[in-house]
Amino acid sequence: MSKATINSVAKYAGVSKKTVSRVLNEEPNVSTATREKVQQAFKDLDYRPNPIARGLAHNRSFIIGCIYDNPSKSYITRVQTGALLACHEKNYNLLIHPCELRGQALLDNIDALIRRTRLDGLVLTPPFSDQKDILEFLKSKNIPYARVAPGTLDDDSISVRSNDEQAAFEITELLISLGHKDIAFIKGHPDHSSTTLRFSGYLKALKKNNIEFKPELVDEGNFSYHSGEDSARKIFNLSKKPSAVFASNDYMAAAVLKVASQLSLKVPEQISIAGFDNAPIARHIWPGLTTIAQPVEKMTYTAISKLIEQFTEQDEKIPLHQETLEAQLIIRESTDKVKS
Amino acid sequence: MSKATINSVAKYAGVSKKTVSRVLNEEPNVSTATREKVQQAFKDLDYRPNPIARGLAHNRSFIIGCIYDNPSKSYITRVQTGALLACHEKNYNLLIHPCELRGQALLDNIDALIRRTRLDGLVLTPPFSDQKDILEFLKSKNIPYARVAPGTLDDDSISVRSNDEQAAFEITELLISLGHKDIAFIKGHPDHSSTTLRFSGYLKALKKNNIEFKPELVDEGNFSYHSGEDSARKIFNLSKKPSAVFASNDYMAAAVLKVASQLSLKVPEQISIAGFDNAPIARHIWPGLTTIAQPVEKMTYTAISKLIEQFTEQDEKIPLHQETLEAQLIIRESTDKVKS
DNA sequence: CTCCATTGTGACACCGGTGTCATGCCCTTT
DNA sequence: AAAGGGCATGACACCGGTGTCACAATGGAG
Repeated sequence: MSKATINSVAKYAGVSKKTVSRVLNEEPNVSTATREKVQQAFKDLDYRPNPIARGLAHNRSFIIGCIYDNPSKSYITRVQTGALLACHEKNYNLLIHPCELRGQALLDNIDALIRRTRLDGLVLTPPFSDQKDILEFLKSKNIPYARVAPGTLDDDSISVRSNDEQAAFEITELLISLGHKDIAFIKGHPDHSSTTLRFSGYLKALKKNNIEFKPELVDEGNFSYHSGEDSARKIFNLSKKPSAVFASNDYMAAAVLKVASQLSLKVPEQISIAGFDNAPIARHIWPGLTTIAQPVEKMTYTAISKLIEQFTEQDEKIPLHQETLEAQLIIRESTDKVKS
Repeated sequence: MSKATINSVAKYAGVSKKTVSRVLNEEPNVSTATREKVQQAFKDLDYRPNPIARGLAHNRSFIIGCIYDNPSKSYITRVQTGALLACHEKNYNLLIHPCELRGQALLDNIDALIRRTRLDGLVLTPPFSDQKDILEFLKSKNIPYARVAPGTLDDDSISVRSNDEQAAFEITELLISLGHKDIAFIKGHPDHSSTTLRFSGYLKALKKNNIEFKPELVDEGNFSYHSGEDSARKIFNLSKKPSAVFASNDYMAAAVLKVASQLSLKVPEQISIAGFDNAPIARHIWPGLTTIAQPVEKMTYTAISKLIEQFTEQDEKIPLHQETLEAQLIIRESTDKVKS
């Protein structure tokens, strides 16, 4: 029955509701005696301000929206975990918005979301972080936004990412250091900037180690398990099989592992396999996948924290709102020295 | 710049704001001419009502909360999918609330959620659907709620479930029909009612087919992959190994598969394995897992739809707010006839 | 002792909708 | 013709907070 309103508190404390409001918002110019009286009333009446009324007065909703379209449930969950943490810290609510659309339909859909909820800000996760039409649309509607894991920092918006290219470089170098020279690569979905970045890291590692790049060892996937199966079959059908496969994410890597075991290719004895993302499946299959762990929760947490801070403080000190966090190489059983 | 408010619409259409409100809410007693005039104004001004103001006037938030604590990311995502669908249809927003607490801390946490957001209703998913203290707490605070997949229908609240016991019965009978007699069972987390139900289905199938129940073939897991590994090692260490293992969910079943392959036990030639839930991992490992698919999205969708309908219509017709949906047996490669 | 700046406080309008009630009108009914 | 009922509409208060401004009390400077 928490029916306490600002009026009942004011009456109880014997002050005006404006004064109660001042105490609530920790405004200056309230005498200590009055403040304590009001705070006692808060406790006695078990009062909590009504966020809806506050929202109406401020023309704010205290809602942050999070847009995603990602086949990986674990990625989504991690994004949500970080997002919720940041929102709760700042007394905001999080609205999740999975969304498979593209193009104008996508913009209309986001528009509807904004108008329906009057959200205060939006977090974009891949692949939306890189879609220019969305960024421009949000700017035109004057909706603050932050980007998680964008491919480029060409924008002056809040952006938090990890270094996919560097991580892909490292994992490729790991394979090279194990003696692998014929390393197949399975690309991700072309909409995702990480697809380009990871491929680029792979290429740089080959180049640095003077290993010839063989286009036939590269196949295009789309991050789905199914696409990984297709690519694996193609790759294992080559007359000269590679000794290692680096897939752009763990689902595809898991599919490679499955196809390998269907073909009775032993992993890692005959084939080394590496993935990316450190999805749960990476340690739920046997052998466990060597992969890259990204700080997904932390990226999202940071992005939202910065976003909320940005429209809370009107000081235009504008620190550079862009940050790159460390990813981590995780070595499991799916990679080993080349045998020959 | 959608700045249109009900006042600007009223001015534009040359009527009072109350009349605009009437058109908005499709109330009777508005002349056709007036209605059309106002609707034209809506279009011309690109007007959308402000849900926050509406919420304040109604003392409603148009927010549904969803509480869960489930290790399975895919289950959570499916719950969210169904929940969002229902909420959007009814113009509500969904607030997700993952929550690992128990006991009083949990109640305090839920209380804080309710007060912070003023949500209109709550959906409970396992294991919270069965926690009496939560149900009583919500009743005492007069918060409407719906339960997804509760173990018992002892409550008069909205409840939507699928028949876990029946499904476990069917999958056990499948194994029996393949000639298995020594069927190990791995239980789930004791907090979840499905743990009891699935075990009970297993027992009933044994009994019906006159197969002796052997307690040493049952081990207690907790739905996690890790617990499945432990149980599998125990089971495969028995002097008389079973010919089949039925794990209470797919993560544990996948772990059984991993341990089997570490021990060079061929699946399904030497060991048949069955899971439950049809999680993505069930088809991402090799061989694919025979399992049970539950209509998780539909259960959640139905629960929320009923919940919102309940507090929308004040007619006290009270249809029975409880529903049981069908689960489906999915046969993949991990189960086969017993060889001996 | 005045003057003025600062501090503490409350009255009041406002955010954008909804509920209540009064009013004026038209059409029956007797 | 008078009375009564239903329909269409608007004035106004209200939901629970916040912003603006006025004003009294206080205190330090001249």
